[in-house]
Amino acid sequence: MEKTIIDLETAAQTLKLLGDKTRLTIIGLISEGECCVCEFVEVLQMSQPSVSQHLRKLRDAGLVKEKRKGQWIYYSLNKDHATYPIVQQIIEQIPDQIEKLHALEQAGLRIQCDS
Amino acid sequence: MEKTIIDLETAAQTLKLLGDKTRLTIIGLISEGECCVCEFVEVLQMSQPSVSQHLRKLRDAGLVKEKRKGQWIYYSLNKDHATYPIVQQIIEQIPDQIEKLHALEQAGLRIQCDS
DNA sequence: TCACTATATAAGCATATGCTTATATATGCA
DNA sequence: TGCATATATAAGCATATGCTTATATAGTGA
Repeated sequence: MEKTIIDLETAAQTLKLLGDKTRLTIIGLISEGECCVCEFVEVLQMSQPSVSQHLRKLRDAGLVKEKRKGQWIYYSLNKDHATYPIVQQIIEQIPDQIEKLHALEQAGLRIQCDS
Repeated sequence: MEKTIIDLETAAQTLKLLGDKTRLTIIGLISEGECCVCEFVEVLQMSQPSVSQHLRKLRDAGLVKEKRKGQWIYYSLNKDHATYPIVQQIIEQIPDQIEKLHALEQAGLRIQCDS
């Protein structure tokens, strides 16, 4: 029950970022844990540069954070960010995206990056 | 405590619409009741066509509904729409926009359209 | 050091967006 | 009917957005 009030301009910018199917899916995918870029590429069925560009927007806005693990870079939600309450509420109202990762896993396609 | 799950594509489209400062303010303004177009024009300090175009997008998406009263057209939240739970959560997390209407009223500027 | 993998960035381009100005439509009233 | 007001729509234009292809950067392991 978050009652944080977020500056209208900041809120609009956040919603704009989430108002894109690709980015909203990304947020859904990391809602319960980090993912590396190659996983996004697989799940989203998009080119790697395109995915990277979306991730950059999310990172620049502070919505996600990255962590390098060797050759892979993992992205996760930035729960410390001012707009996290908004993000959290939205996640609760969209379908579970994590299933898509499971599906990938079962198809044996997940984790070229053996996390 | 809305637990409605909204289709990802629909959610993204809704968030995109709300991801604009003007439209988010409009939604905030009508969060507790209807407003007519001339009020939006005053509060937002924007041209009438520009306001109309934003209202049209919100209406086309079903987020708001309109009601004509004589020469004026009043807009209000469409609480029956599937995405209303999302809208509602967002309204709770942005600053009160209604004050802006009060300010206008006190400045004697409100209601050329004597509602 | 060299090749290979993972990721980021840059440049180019087509489409989307949001404003402006001009005009159309609808209502109210003399 | 005719004019004023409120609102919508259309056309034009500048900027933003999201993709593509090409290339740069960084880590890994031989």
